[in-house]
Amino acid sequence: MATLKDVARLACVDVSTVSRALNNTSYVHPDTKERIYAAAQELGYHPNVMAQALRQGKRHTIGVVMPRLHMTIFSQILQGIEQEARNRGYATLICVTEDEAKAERECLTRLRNGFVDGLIIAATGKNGRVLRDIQASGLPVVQILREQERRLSSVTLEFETCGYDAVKYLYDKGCREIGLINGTTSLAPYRDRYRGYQRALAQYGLTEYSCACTQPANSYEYGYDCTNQLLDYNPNIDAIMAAVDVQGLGAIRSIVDRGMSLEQVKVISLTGHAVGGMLQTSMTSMEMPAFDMGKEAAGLCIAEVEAPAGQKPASRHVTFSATLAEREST
Amino acid sequence: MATLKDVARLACVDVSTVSRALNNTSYVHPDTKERIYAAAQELGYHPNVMAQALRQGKRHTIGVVMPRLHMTIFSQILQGIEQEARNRGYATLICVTEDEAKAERECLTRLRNGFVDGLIIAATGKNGRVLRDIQASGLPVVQILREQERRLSSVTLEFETCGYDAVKYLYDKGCREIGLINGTTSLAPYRDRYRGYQRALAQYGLTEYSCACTQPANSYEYGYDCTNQLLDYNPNIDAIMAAVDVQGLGAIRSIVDRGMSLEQVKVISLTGHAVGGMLQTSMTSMEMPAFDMGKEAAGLCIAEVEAPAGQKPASRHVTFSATLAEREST
DNA sequence: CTGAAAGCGCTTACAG
DNA sequence: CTGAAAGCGCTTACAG
Repeated sequence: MATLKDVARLACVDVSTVSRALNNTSYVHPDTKERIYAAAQELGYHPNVMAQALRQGKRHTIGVVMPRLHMTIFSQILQGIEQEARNRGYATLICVTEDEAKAERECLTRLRNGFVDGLIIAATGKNGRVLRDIQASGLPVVQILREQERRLSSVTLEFETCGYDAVKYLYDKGCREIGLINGTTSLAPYRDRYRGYQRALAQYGLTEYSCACTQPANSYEYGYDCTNQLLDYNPNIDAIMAAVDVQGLGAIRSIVDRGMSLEQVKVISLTGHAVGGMLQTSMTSMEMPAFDMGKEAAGLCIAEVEAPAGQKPASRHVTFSATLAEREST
Repeated sequence: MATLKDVARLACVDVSTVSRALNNTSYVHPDTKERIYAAAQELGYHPNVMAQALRQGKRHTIGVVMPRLHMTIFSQILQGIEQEARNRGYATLICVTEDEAKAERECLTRLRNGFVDGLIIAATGKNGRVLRDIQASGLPVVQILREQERRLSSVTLEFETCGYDAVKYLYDKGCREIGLINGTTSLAPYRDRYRGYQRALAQYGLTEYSCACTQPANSYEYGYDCTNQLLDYNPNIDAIMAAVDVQGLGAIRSIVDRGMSLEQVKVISLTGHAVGGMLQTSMTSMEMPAFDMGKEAAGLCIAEVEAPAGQKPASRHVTFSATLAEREST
């Protein structure tokens, strides 16, 4: 790889002049400039980003930490982050934790060591202290989807409203025995959806039928098993709310396997991301603007990164709303 | 952030000694070592990776360039890459191109500028020259899934066999009018699947019914539209082969919308990745070991990165096989 | 066993 | 308008 020095030698000027010419950072005589451009061209010169980064104290890279990507909303969020970051001149580093505290801690330790300028995370909730430390050390942290630490910026969804609205919607459709498939309430989204569900039940005088666990709940199998459990417990259940899409797929399958129809038991997903509309019987869902949320998170993160050293902005919290996409399963 | 110098000052030794102690790179007196560790601990010292990278000429980062992530096999491959890379001490940088040549070129230009030690790419096929340039400049490039350049290493699937085997399987099931939904044959996977399909048709004396295009074909809508087209053209089609899962979802939906059943028109996906098993009527597919392919690609890439300067290994080509997962749609 | 020095490739005041 | 010099934070021969 050609370096600045090589270009300088070929163009018969000092490296500093080359740097200025190439970066347009101060006036350089047109003739000199031309010679420099030609030399750079000839040598196929590309500046070494590491050296720039070291010198300028900025890496122009943000780190993203997520539990998983495949078949989840996170892959879409990541695409949003990546696009926005790239448009603004930043690269995106990705780490996958499988929601394990240990893996997450490892990722965080590595990322804070000068790898990135800022961090976007959908955390396990088990490394809160590390996250606060990182933020305190000057590396901005933005929480996506899961707002576990109020002191850190976040981009989230109105999960409580989501849960509430889904019940209301189903109630208006005539459902009176509404089951909820959820995940661990130690994570904000599950907790808030649950609260919204309960608030609506109270208001309509309905009984709670819910299924939660502390295990990884983000799966088809979990949705399938929970639905079986709910229907075993109360065969009159006439609607199932699934926290995420894959659980909804499991619920639909369970209903079909039991020889029932989706007319008898309606299904709605509380965080839709595209798959709902692609099914044999398409699934109603509260659709989440995942891509835009990713872009927003990247924007917030970069804004904090680029804020002048003295005046780091206070943490900001952006909340998006889900929109009901009514389909055939309800 | 504390630097080496800070630690050195606190421990009353030279920075070089601190470096040696912390990296265990030469003998340091136990007492000194202890003082250094204590100082590093107290200051919360973390080495600056950029400086290390600049000095050592290695970034310990690999770049990944993919067309998209959401609802595709690529998100799973990426997870495989990321896990293997992390286990081996590498970070993973991700770029999404949406299969646009221009976006891809931008990504490549940035990545080659010292951002990464090696590259894994599922290319558009339109920047072959740039890729060869990059490889020639000393940055290893590994192609994943799409082997567009024979001179670059690759990790792929036996797509030809996939296409052939699917026809054979359907033929044995009694199907005689087999349609194929494919994508642009300028990409190796589509081309090879098509060849396998044709080879089998020739062998069994069947007629070709195929749908291909140069537009982005990787979608539900495309699968839906193609199926309609195929069935309009020949209502006796009794099986549809879809290149990818989302096309298969579209095919199923089209069949259902036409008031037909999956008994009449069987559906198989040629690159399954989990979703097939989660459906109301589960979809048969040739399942691809995506996660392992990702790990393999990361392994190949890192091996090339770490090969001694003089003896860069020749390009390697690893081919995986798909396994038939028989489900209800056939 | 440890220090002093050079250097990775760049940028940026400071002179002139 | 351009050069010489310092320095980002580290590692690594070279002495001693």
